[in-house]
Amino acid sequence: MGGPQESNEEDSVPELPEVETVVRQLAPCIEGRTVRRATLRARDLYRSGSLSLASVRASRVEGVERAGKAIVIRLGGGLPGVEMLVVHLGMTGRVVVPGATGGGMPVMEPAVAGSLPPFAGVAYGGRHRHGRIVFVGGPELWYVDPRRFGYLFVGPADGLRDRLHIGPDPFELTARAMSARLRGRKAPIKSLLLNQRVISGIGNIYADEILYHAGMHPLRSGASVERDTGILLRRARTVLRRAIQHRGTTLRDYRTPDGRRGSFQSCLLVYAREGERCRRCGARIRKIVVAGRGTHFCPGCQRAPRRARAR
DNA sequence: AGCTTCGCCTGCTTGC
DNA sequence: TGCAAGCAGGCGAAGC
Repeated sequence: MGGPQESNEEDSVPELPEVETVVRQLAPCIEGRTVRRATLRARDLYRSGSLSLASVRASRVEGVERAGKAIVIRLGGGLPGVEMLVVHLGMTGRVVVPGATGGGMPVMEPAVAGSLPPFAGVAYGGRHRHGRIVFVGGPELWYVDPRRFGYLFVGPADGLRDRLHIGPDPFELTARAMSARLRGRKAPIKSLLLNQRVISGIGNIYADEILYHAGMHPLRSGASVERDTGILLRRARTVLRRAIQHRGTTLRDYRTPDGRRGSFQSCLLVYAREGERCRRCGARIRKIVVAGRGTHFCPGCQRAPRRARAR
């Protein structure tokens, strides 16, 4: 095999850094605003147990936060039980604030929204614009999701994270707490990093990057890295923090709400680099399948567990 | 209970 | 050129 492979780049999916970027841009746009009306076209985009999106009418946005990979919009002053609107972007979901002004952030005129590079091959609006929230005297918020892997949830704040299966993220965990979560687990560490109930916010791209920086082979069992949780957690935070500073990763189509590209792709050391040389040791980056997900690692820097060493 | 596999859904890429 | 199959991926459900 000569030279780097032209791999079929996936679009980057919204993980913790991308969602954090969205939250930071969205907050100044809608905080303090009151919802005039809200509609969701596709019923199947509701997470089970959700109230109708229309029920957020007359609620005021009290804050915009992130829980794992989910956007959490805290609401008040509306109907009883309407305390949270949660937007999970799945893999191709986006929030768009067309024509927003003030607050500084997502300034995207409708014309701009229409002319942005298509997302997963699809322009904004049209049949993929499933949700729409109109604020009193303020902007609109669109929910666009071509592949419909995302979800919305409207309901009470109580027990929200349990209900949505969102565990603590790497910034919320202590090394001790994370050790406890890995204890006795036989699943590969890669699978556990992707398991949002175990640790939230990490998806396929950052899982591979974090394991590379931690020098851990993706097939090592959770139990076997339990002692090295300190390193794993520190590396996770470093990678995620840097990615947030870069406004996330844009491999192809991902854009922040104000239409900019992320730039962390230039920092990726294993993901989407199959067949290329490791920048640290020169070995060729390999790609295997773990837990059904494409998994990239450096065979030089991430030594295989004994059981998997044969390959 | 823990772990793996499947299927959802759509658009792009690959292969015939 | 056109069409079908394959693939990607978060995550819940089903299966082991």
